[in-house]
Amino acid sequence: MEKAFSHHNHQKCQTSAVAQARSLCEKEGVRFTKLREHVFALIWQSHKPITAYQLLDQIKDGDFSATPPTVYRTLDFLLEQGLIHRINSLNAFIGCCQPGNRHTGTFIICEECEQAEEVTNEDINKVIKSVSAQHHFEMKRYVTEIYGLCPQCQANAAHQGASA
Amino acid sequence: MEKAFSHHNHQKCQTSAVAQARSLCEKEGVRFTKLREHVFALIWQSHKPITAYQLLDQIKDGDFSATPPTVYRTLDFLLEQGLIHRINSLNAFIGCCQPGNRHTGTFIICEECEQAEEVTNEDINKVIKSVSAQHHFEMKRYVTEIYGLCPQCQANAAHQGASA
DNA sequence: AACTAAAATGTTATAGTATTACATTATCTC
DNA sequence: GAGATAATGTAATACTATAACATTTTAGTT
Repeated sequence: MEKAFSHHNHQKCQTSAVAQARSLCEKEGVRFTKLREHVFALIWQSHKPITAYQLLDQIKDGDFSATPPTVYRTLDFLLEQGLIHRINSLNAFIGCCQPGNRHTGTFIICEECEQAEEVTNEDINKVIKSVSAQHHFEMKRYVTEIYGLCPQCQANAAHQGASA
Repeated sequence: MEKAFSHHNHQKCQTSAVAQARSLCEKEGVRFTKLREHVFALIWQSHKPITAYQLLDQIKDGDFSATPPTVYRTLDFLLEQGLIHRINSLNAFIGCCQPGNRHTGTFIICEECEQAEEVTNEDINKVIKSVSAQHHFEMKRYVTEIYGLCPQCQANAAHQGASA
């Protein structure tokens, strides 16, 4: 699959994410049921984090029973398997770009188009570990959420400003 | 005021936080009303982030009308003035240790005692900025929440393990 | 195929977090 | 004190998440 802020064929991006998730679940010996696959595919319909209740509305359109526990249970499973992440500041969920490689997350989130991209950077890890050590704090996990404007929205804003 | 994970006289810590907030509000020309002061003091009653509804329950014990808008409006004011922070992963609020110096936050949060401490570190800023730049992302603000064990709780756990 | 244990899903109710909209009161400026 | 603005009061509702228990599906065994 591809990164949010790079042009790509999203149909293929989504399909490949689903295929990879299926394969990882097989490897782990856990079930990638119809419901789980459906929810996972819905999450991957775009690179915009989606809330549990938005998912719920979409599930209702399909063949599945749809109440909050349905979706929260499925989200819990996907989170446990490291297939998705939760963006705390948005109460929303997004597909993981490096599943199978359990990690703690850093996200860049565009305030304009609302898309989010997971970034991997060893320097962030190092700094967080170093800061924790300085405070004699035993770090277990962390999350970093970076807000701002993605390249496309910066360009749009500039164009907007120029033409206005 | 003092840091969460350092032994200190918390009564003094709270009092000085309130005094500093009052002085900053005067400087900004905004009103530090009875209600705002009361809520701010409640937030500073400990270094444990507190939720809006926990505050609400405590406000009810006092002289103020107490409904959700009361507390959320007050929290919004305190957030805008940079006097408190919101910990997204906890839906909870905590006093700011460097008010007046508008900044974006990094927190270390103990999973055991649930206290949180705001940390200031220029390296984190640098790395976040650098990562944003690498992705051609225009960073506006960020938040980092680090989970783990504070020094005291590490010591308690070790002692627990030894005696068990 | 039938049996069983475990996992997954269905269903109802409720808890916890936050906002909207409008009324009233307090404060500031003139 | 009148008028404008800011702050607070009040009622209703929207959004997010979990608990508890019933039923169905699946995988492994007989």
